[in-house]
Amino acid sequence: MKYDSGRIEKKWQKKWSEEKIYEISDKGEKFYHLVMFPYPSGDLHIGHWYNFAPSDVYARKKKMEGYKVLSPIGFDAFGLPAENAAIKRGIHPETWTYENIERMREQIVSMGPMYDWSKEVITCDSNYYKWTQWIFLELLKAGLAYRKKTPANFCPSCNTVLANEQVVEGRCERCDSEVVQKDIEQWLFNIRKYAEELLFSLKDVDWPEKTKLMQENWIGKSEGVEVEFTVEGKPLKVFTTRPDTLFGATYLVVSPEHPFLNDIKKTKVKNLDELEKYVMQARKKSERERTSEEKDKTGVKLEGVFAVNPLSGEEIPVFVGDYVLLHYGTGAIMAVPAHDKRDYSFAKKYGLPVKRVIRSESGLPYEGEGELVSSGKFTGINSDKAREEIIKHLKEKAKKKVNYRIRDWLVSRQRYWGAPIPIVYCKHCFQKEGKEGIDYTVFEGEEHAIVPVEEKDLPVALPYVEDFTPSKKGKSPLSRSDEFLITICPRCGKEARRETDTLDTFVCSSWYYLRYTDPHNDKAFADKKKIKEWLPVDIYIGGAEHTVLHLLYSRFITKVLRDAGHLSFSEPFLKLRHQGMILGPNGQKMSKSKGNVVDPDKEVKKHGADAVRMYLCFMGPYDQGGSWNPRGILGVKRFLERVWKMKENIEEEENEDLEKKLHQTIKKVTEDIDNLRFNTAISAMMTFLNKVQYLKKEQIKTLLLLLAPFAPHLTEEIWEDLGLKGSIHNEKWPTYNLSKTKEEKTTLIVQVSGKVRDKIEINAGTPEAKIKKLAKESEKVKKWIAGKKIKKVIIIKNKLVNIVIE
RNA sequence: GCCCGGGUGGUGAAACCGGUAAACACGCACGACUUAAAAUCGUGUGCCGUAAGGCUUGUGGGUUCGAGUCCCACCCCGGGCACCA
Repeated sequence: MKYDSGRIEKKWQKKWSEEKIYEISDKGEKFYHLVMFPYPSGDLHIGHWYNFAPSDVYARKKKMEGYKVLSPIGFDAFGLPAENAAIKRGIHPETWTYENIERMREQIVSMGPMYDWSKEVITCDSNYYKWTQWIFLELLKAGLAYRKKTPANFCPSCNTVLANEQVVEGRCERCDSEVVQKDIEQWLFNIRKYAEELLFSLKDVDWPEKTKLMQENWIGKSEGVEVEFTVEGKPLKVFTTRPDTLFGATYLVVSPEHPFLNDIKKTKVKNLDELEKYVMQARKKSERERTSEEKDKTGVKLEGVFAVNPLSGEEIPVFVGDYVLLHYGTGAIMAVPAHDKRDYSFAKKYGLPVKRVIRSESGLPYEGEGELVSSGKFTGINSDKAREEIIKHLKEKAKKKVNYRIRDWLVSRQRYWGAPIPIVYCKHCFQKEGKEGIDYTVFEGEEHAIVPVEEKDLPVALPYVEDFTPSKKGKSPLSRSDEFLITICPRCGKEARRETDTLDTFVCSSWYYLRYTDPHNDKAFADKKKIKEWLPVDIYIGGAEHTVLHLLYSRFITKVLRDAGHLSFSEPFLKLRHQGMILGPNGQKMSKSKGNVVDPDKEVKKHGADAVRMYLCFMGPYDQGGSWNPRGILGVKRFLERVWKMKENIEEEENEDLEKKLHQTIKKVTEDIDNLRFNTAISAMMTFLNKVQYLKKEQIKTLLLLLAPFAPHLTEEIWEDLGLKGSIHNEKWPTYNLSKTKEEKTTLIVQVSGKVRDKIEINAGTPEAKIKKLAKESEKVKKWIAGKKIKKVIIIKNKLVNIVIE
């Protein structure tokens, strides 16, 4: 019979689901295998396949090896794109989302993965976001969630604020619009408090070095010193990592928003008008504009104002410049133009003195370290030592300080399709309690007490509203629903207002891996025993684009929940691996406008899911991705056809050589899957089959077992055809006998002065003297060494001999 | 600018610890089967050369008996960060 992938795949998908063969067993060591859950964007695309199919191979092998494997799937269902798409199509985000989920579920099933659907999680289900809200309240309790009026990144197209991590080169991550700064009352999570731990516990996880490095850079730790200058009799602190260059400080620069300006402006500054104008201009500019003028720094000198260098006693001028950022360090710097290229370019522009204080051969600016010059009593000392001595000398005017680049996580979104923030604002409580002893905020222009919704009243349900379009003013659509907005204060029982912003979807996705262990629990986000049974995640597979978003947030939330006593581990994902990106056949990123999109449904129809799965595995290194070659899939398809035909080529004849090859193949496939080297695992099986005319039934069985994770449908069908009992996917992974993988004969490479001149078949373990003799006796070699003096002979056992001649 | 990856046949790629460069596959060529085509199977396939042989892993240099692999400099491609003091 012909190999009919369509018929076979439907048959087994149905059967597997009916017989629940992927239900998690209670035997064996636990293995939590996780893939990044998809966003229900419409149809499953080839990128999803590339995430799910090869990782499913990995999970299946683990299961066959006797682990009890949790391999769940779900949907990251809240978020801006659902709304944007719904608005475009004129349907409700909820309808759009659930319709997509239904379709994508079918498409996922068509891949033949071993997901246990009873564990499915959908973040926009109220039984899920109830716990997202609960986690918010946990953060609030721990003092890690706070409301603040702060300049925030606002996307004028999405009409909402965004987290720092969601702004890419000054543009909205989603829609690419230029982000503007806007002062709005916002909810933030204090991720900075965990900056140090987020940094140092990276050493405990097995992640790609690049990913760790990106997180490190994002957190951006820098150890330095706050040095106190005196400006017109008042202290002004600057942050520097190079106190050893203090003698080279020729001016100070403060950021335009620095509060110190308010004090000094009116009394001392002579060019007040110029200053005011500059500050106004700087405020108007977006961060993007300010940072894009990198090459051309601007500033205004505070005429009549001088700062005193605490170390040298020198009087130096003070500038306002927008290249100094308020939110980093102290918002003020000492400028050392000789040893900092930014200060150097500023100094050149404004004709300020440049004073070298570190000796070096190279020109200025010189940013390296070295021996101090022109630095008073510190002259002649080396940078590292000088730093310590200067700090000591300055006493309380210099304090060591660690700064982090990372900013707190802004979680409010002025959009409809998200989990409501479980907070109530109460005017009455504020009037009664006043500003002391109570958290209060400005809401709708008036002061209110901040009252958390009580746990028993969760979830705060997202109301079904007809008008969910975002407002241009950056106000949540929920504020238009009186039914939602007006509520009862949990504290005083009088009328109050609900928070109308929703939570960033990254809050939802920062804990879903916990929920998978116990998705239907309505007493807790997950049962403690279940969490202990499964977590942390043993391997997490997904794209690299989430490095500073989802992966960082998840680590943070894990640590918060640990400190609140809910978890007993510190890192959620012990091992992380990224899949690469699949490009269109033309080598470019797939996009509808370029017409190079590969539709997996069509490929499945044409070649079968098993072939598509395998081709994705075979294309190249998993973390590298590559362009889809429409002909490339034919290679694996031909291989599957040949496997299909093998069941007619059974012969029970001993073949020791073949048995050896088989054991080598088992070893190779086993090790390669472990290392996610799916491409070479497949080529090993191909190599094996290429050498084979007939197989014994036992050998076919072994081959099928090796192939089962890759081609679950085909192997199951042949398994049945061979009259074997049960599902192949409940069978044990084949083991190899190490002694059977060893060859008795090997090829000895004979080199003369490093060039290959002959190849000789020898027995493994041939002694060196014999090898030497064989090599010299070779006719081909004789030709090259005749009449030459042999300098030396190098022998690598079982492999190579190199006769070095003059 | 800084920090990471990566440059190997016509193409995707392979190569453990420095030891046969190009496994496996696509494509191509030829052959078998066929009235023919497709499919399938077989053979060949880095480059130059009839051959002997020579050359070949981005470029140039170095270490070594031996380098795709290690070291130095440079070029190109991809990704991240980008006034973070």
